[in-house]
Amino acid sequence: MVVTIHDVARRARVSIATASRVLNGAETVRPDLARRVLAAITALDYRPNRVARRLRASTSQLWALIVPDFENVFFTRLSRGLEDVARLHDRCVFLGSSDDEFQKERRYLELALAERVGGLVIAPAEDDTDLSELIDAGVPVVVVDRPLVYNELVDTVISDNIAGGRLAAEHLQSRGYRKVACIAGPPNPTSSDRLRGFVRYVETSAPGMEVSAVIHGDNRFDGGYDAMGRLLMTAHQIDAIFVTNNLMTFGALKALAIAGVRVPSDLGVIGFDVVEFFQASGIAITSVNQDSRLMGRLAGERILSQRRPQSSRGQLLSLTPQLVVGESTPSRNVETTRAACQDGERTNADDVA
Amino acid sequence: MVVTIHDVARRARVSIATASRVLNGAETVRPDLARRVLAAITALDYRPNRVARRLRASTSQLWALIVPDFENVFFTRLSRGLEDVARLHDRCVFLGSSDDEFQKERRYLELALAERVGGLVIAPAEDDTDLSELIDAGVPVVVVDRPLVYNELVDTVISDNIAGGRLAAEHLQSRGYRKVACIAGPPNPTSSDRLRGFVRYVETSAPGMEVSAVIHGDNRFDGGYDAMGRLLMTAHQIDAIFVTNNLMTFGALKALAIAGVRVPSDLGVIGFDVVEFFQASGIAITSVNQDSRLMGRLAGERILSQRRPQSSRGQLLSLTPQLVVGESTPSRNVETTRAACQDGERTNADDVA
DNA sequence: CTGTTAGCGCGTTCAC
DNA sequence: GTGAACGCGCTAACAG
Repeated sequence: MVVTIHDVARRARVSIATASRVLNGAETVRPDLARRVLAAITALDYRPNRVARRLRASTSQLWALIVPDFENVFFTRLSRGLEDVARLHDRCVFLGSSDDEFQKERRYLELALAERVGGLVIAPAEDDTDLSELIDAGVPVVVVDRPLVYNELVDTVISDNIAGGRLAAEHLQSRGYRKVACIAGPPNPTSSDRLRGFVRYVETSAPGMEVSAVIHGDNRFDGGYDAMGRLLMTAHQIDAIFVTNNLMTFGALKALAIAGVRVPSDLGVIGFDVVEFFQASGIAITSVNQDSRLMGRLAGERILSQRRPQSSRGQLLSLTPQLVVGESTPSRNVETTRAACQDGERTNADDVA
Repeated sequence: MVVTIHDVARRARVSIATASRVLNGAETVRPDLARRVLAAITALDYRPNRVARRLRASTSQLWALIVPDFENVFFTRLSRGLEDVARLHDRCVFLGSSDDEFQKERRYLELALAERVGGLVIAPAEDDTDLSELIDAGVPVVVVDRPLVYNELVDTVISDNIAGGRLAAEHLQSRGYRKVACIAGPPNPTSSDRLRGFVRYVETSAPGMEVSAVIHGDNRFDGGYDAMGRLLMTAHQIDAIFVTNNLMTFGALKALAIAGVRVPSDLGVIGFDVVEFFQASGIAITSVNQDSRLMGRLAGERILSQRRPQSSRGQLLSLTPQLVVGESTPSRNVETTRAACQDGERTNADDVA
């Protein structure tokens, strides 16, 4: 029924060993025999059975990718990046969504083990997720998005979230905003770093600027919506807001729209990971963005390089996020021309360095 | 190093055959032996090698999912649905993005074959994609989103896109819109059906209503943007527009915003698959939506049921899309209260049945 | 340079 | 009811 290396060998009138050698590109085969084998391969339309191959040579061509939620565009792009390098090297990637649930994550880790995967990329649900079994089994492991507490034996690819927060603060400063607030995520390293980078810059390097309020949300749409609502109750003086996550940014915008606060004339807004196709309705939102596809690619390349005998593990790759300027943070400086034709609620800008 | 069924058997002082029987739930094992085997399994923390198992019993626990673009939320949700049922049945799913390119799709199909997958779910790049190799190899195949021309040997799970188009037309009619336009996608079955359902309803069942213009785009943001631009040049009389795809809906909205056309006061808008987290900035867009997660689940269940000896293939599952009413299509009828406070460009509603 | 042979880990006939 | 032995398809030793 299905054609095996045996059939190829017989048709080429060689042994299966020779056929195997040709398949694996060994140089030590007589050219005419090699040609016969290749002819048989195309004639029979033979494709090697990767399952058998994997069983034999424990090095697997199947990778696993475990993330909290593939519906989040950050992770889908990351997966595309990983897929890019996997395809180039003839690997395939199987997917697991953990929904940030310990149980599901565990389940997929066991599956990965049972499948004898040749590599694992994971955005761990907890910062102490136990990866030791995979690591002990010699599987290359790369942690993305969120660093692990114990990370000597894995490679890590993350964003410099502190720099991301600072970038947002710098931008708001340069555009002349003074009283700013922040809607941050839950107290995990990723969110905390973004907040910390933001606040630290304002406090140390932005004279005359001030973080009037910080509110925490759940990184989801509703969390941003609620946080913005609370913010509107308390701090009326702010002229700009930094939201540390894409979905919360939209929640906040929704709340602002309902409250009748206009962006950017009444309030400047800067978000995080607000990718282009979110920018469709309404004005383009200024945002600090991660290149998640690149992160996926780098993760894949780390997997590949870990295979090499005792290459250095424990490597940390930290990418710097990029500022993408939209229409939600126009300049508030008096020098600029654009500021003139906005509505009347604007105040004059303070002196800027 | 890694524990095999051999180790289990030795520790339980039985043969590997007995150990295997226990693992596979055979009834014909003496209880005390079975208990010893189970004890050994937990003691050694044994996990069966799925690779070896797959090689032996050709029935595979690995599925493949091939879609054009995993970044499209429609497909990510579909994949979550498939994953839901895969996890429940201890399968895993590997992913391939074809980018609608014939070559990439072909490549992933070969990979699926070489991996001896136990099932394939595919949104084919072409309507005549050749799946015969997989089918001949006995792999259950389910086609989603876009039907195949030759579909006797596969199951198909799609949306009733004609009904989706009709739904949009009915809604616009019931809200009192009269002169409507449509931005449709490229001339593939999915897009054509949505357009056809829309136009047909207007022409046959909506007296006084008229499709003033139809423009085709590329299903991407820019396509919607350009199409809306052209539409604004030509047809000034329309009071609502139907866009047959989510990304184009946003492109159109962007063009409208730039042109100073306000939604919904100047123009009603209804889209397709505009999911909730797109609804964040600006007003909520009325939309005809598919339940893509459900489609993924159904696809997975078809895979499972195809395994059963000579179950009926060629089955077609057609889901009806749902209307989600937002704020972009308020009623234009004089009877309603809301119509009163809109700006002056409105005309009085015609008589409605 | 080539062919024969031994497993990789598991499920499954066969005898017992 | 149980165990020994074979083979799934392939690669990597080893002889020749």
